[in-house]
Amino acid sequence: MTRIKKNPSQRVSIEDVAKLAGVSTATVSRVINKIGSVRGKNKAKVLDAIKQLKFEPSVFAQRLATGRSNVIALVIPRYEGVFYSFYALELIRGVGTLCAAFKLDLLLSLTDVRSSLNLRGVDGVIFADIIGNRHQVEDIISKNIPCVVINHYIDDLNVNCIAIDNAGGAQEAVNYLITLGHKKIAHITGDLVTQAASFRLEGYKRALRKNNIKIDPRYIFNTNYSRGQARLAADRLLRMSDPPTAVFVASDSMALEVMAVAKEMGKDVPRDISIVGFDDNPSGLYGPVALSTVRQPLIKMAEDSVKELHRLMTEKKETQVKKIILPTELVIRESCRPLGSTR
Amino acid sequence: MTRIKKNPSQRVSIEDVAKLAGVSTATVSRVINKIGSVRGKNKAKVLDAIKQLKFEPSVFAQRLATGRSNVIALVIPRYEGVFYSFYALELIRGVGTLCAAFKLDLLLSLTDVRSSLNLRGVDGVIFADIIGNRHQVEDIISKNIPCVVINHYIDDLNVNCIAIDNAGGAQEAVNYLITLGHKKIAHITGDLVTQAASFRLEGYKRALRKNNIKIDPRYIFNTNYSRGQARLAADRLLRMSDPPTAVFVASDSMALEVMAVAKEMGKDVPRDISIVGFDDNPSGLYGPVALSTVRQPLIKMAEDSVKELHRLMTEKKETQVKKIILPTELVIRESCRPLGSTR
DNA sequence: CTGAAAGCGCTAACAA
DNA sequence: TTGTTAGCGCTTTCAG
Repeated sequence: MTRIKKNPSQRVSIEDVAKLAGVSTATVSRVINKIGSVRGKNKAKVLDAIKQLKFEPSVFAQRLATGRSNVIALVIPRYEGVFYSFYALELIRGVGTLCAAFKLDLLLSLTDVRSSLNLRGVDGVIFADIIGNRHQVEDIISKNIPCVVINHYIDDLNVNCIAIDNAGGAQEAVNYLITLGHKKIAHITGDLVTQAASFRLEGYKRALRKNNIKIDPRYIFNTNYSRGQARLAADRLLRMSDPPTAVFVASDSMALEVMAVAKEMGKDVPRDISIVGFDDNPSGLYGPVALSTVRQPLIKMAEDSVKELHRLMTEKKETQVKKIILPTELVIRESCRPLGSTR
Repeated sequence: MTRIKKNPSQRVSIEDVAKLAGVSTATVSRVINKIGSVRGKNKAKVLDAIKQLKFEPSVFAQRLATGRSNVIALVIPRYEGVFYSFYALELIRGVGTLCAAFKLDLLLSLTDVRSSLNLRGVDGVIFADIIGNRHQVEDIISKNIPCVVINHYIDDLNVNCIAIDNAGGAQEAVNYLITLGHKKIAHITGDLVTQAASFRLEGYKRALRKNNIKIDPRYIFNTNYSRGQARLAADRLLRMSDPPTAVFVASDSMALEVMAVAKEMGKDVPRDISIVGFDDNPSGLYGPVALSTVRQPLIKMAEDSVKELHRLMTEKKETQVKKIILPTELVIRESCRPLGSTR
């Protein structure tokens, strides 16, 4: 049974190149991959043939033959508001930039938490956040595919992770408020299903505790990071009979919403209430008053994750798993005032 | 020469499954791909074997054998400020969501304009914006790879495109300003290398022309979409001896910067100057005064592009190329006032 | 330094 | 309905 070429797309193959250059496919392969040594003359002929034929090696054939793909996946769990979160784009930006630098292809997976994601054929994966999709990570680990988890500190899994010091950052923010003389400090949380949000809550509590301020549950408002829920929380908070004098909000975009609500109710920031956000979202600069916030090194985290993954993918030797926590930085602007002063 | 399996990763292959199930690889392939007919009994045995062996077909082998990959690429040219542009994430969101729905893998390519992008092995591509990378589009077209261009209207290339009515939107915005009685209307452009920016400028001019208002070049400020340049422009604009009473800004984030500068200079918006932006970026809601703007259907554009691409990839018959322009919508909020009134 | 040829794992045409 | 087997296009070992 003889078969005609299946592929009618006139794809030029390595064989065509070899023929035109008058060498074997092996030699062509060598010059393509810059492996082994090829006589200058032959090399030139091959290069020439490649150019003439506009040859481009088939990635599939390469991948099938080598078992390597040079593709990494960035898995971002989809949850309400992740797309309004500033955070996602920063991550994509950081990861995307370094992928280009390392000549890695980037597969973007905006997964549903429960979906069993399709990561077949990927050489490595970066998990951004683990919310309910821990099984995906375990799956990848069990398959021995290099991976690194970012924005989530995992202790009980043998995996590299790079996280942000959310608890520390939150604590510093609240400490700052306390230093200004505030005692009645509220907290609007993010979605506590994310580690970032729950650690920020933890940092908030820790700061209070260390300063012997009682934690008042009425001052803690849970949200899902959305502006809508922030608005609700702000509304309730500002109408309390014994309202807080300051509030630490788990994201800048929510903090801006709080500011907006305050304004609508005729309250002044920071005179009537001091606000600290989290993210260092540029939008924070353009409100009626510049937002004080906690800056987190998102880009660095993203970039480091690619570097680390790349190392994992190229270095053969098993290295100790690294758990890294990146520090945050308090950015003081205009949204807080010392209690008792008139600013 | 006998060779041991190269792949030490104990990959289980279709052959292993066939053996365990007591059928041929062809039959296994049939049940995997739900193609042809397989006796119920055999099907069950195969499914069982697959489960037992935890078999996952190699995408590379599949792709090599079929010539299809089910991967599409989203190409976003990298230019200053694209990442602060609100626009990029919206696109990624829209495209990402629909890719999941269509079970397509999404390759994200944040390309340098001059780089010859690596799109080998991709079944289709969506180009977001064409700025200097027109050759990439031509390249893909010449290879007969389905593609659609979004956010850029191309007339002279036989390619589907979905764009936004930037000129129309701009014109409507400026018309609105004129309706309010403004005559001295400035424009802060985006990066004119992008079609969006240049068409917005065009719309601005057209509105003026149609209303017999002279176009004053001193009132047109070119920027690259960045906040920094917006600031510079705003500063010059507001200090003019004969300052405009209104300004149409090519993006909301720049409009917010203009607002900020005005405020710093002790000017009030909209009392001293009216501002209209473009994008309907949520941030526009949280300034000292809510920003009037032009809403563009980014998500729809992104989603439609995937639908269209998918159609191109699946339907065999050549269809007429479609050129679509999506309408914008003027969103009136609080940043403009009728001239002569006191708001 | 070079070439022959055996895979890589799967699909699909063809025969049965 | 099922099995056989020739590719898909490349890499890589081994012999020369």
